Amino acid sequence: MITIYDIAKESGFSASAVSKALNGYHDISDKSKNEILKTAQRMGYYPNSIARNLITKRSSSIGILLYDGIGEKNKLGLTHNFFSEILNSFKIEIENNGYFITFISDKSDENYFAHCKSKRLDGIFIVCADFEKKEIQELFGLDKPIIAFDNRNERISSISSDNGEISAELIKQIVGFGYERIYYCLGRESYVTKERLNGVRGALSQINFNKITYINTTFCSIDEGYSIIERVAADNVKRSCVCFTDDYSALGGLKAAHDLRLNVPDDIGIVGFDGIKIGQLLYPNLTTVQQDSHALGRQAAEKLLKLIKNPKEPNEHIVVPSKLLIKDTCRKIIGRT
Amino acid sequence: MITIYDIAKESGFSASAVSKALNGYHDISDKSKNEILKTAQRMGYYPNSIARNLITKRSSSIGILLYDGIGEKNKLGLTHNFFSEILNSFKIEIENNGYFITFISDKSDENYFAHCKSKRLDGIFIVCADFEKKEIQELFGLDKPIIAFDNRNERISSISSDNGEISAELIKQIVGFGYERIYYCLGRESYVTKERLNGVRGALSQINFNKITYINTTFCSIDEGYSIIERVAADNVKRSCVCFTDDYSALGGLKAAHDLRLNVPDDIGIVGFDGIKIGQLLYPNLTTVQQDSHALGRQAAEKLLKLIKNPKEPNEHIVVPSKLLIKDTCRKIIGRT
DNA sequence: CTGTTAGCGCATTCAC
DNA sequence: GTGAATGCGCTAACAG
Repeated sequence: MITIYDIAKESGFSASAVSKALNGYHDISDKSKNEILKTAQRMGYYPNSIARNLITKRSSSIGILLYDGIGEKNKLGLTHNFFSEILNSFKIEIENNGYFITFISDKSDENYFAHCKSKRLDGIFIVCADFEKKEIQELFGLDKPIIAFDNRNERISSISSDNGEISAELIKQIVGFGYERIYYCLGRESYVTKERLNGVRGALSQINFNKITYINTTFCSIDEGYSIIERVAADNVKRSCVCFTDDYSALGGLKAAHDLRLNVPDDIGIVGFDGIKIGQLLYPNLTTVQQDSHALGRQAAEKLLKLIKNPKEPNEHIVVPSKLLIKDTCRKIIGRT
Repeated sequence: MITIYDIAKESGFSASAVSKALNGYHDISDKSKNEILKTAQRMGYYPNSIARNLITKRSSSIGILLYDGIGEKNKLGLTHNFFSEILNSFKIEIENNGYFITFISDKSDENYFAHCKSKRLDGIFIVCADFEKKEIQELFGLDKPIIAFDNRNERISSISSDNGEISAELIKQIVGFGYERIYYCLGRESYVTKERLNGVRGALSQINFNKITYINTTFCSIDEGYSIIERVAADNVKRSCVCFTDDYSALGGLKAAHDLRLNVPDDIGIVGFDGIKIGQLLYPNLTTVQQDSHALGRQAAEKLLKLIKNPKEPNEHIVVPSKLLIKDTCRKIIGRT
């Protein structure tokens, strides 16, 4: 392994001169600089970023926290297309700014906190996690910039879609379509769940509609969506609309509706959340809330980079607009009484 | 930041004793060890993995090379569910073994090679890349273990599905179903494309069938699949089957078939490749080749870990069995002449 | 079993 | 402009 000392010896300069040349410092003559760079090139030198990190106390690495989910069935972590898309945009933006992406794990060190400390990560993006857990909240005590998706906390920055507003808009639409009962799925206790619920309640009281049944769900799984529709179908209701917490469970529900030969969308409406591309690919197209995964990832990266570069940058909650995608699985009910 | 020297001073031991205690070495008494660990805990010590990496010359980090794709439209990188699923399994296995996942970027250092050198990565998993590119082949010259998905090269280890065998099996099935012409999409020039083509040709000559048209494609995109079906439909053929390079383009093709009111699967059969879960979620279910993404990721991790831990471990090409998923978009043609 | 010593490769004072 | 010296935090020899 070639070091700056090897280059120094070979080129006749000192190690510090080499270091200066390599890092583009100004207090070195162009002539010496070029000479040094040329020998570095010739000798096949690659800087040791570990040694550099040790002395600069920065790693140029951003930690990603992406919960893997319990077992194979739950669509969390990388296998959930929505989170993947956010992460993909985030990754591109981060890398274009000269930083690196690394996953935070709680397997090697005792926990996430220890891992972040140990690796001297420059910043953290929490894409998907159970924010109610002590292990996650503990992270907020790190002295490093953190931005979290779908959470809100004074101690860190955060980003999410306009869950409340869009949920209110959705409810009004559904009722306007002629549905007479709404089954509304609530995810785990969380910031997002609360926001959506607030939006829903606001809309309900505004339009004076109260035929709503709340269903508590756990994870975003196809299977869970399937069984929810089975349960709803057992009520033998007509003109009902089921709002799922995400597109995967909605697609699971759609599959159940198909298997049970339910009439979608007239007897039963199905609405997703997230707007993953695949929902628009096959028929019927999924009616859903389209979150702007690209903007979410990119803006999360931009904010985190600001926080890293400027210690005075304040924490902030960023809201990204989403939009309703009214397609085939929930739309104006036609005909039939 | 607490260091081992702080702990040493506080506990009255030497720094090396602290280091030994912290790393679970044997040449230290249990009594001293416990005492040291207790004060470390009390002082809120977190090891500096950077300093450790500097001296051990290992990073415990595995680099992931996952090509982002060109622009938003192409389903590559993290947004492609199939690659995400492989990476997810890989990640779980790697982390359970005390290693970390980090993405390789060609943005900060001049190129991938420089990045790997600079970061002192312990191993590399190439999930998705253009292996024809010099920049990728250059990586094979690293003195670090590498495993690549869907490529084969003497200098590294690799893993892929049984592309040739399954493609042969697929062709025989399609002809057996009664299709009279096959449109077979070929991806970019690559190991996989060659393997599949070999399998196809073998099958064709075996069953003495030659009504096949090859279509050259570029990337796995929904749009490309769509336009392929448009082109095929222009031929106004019946009883034709189109084999796509992956499920995304197949789903795009299926959408086109729907829009053009083509009769799937009787007039036109559509076959994907990969077996992403979403293909089985909506109707019609996609007929496809199901690659075992879980096994691919896990076995890639296992092999890479072996290569890292044992320098004598030989490079190897691992083949993971896949299977045909005969569903709705291509199956036995019934009725009609 | 324990402590002393010497670096890992680099960036950064501070003299010159 | 340049080079010698110092130390980031840690592990690994070695000597006791």
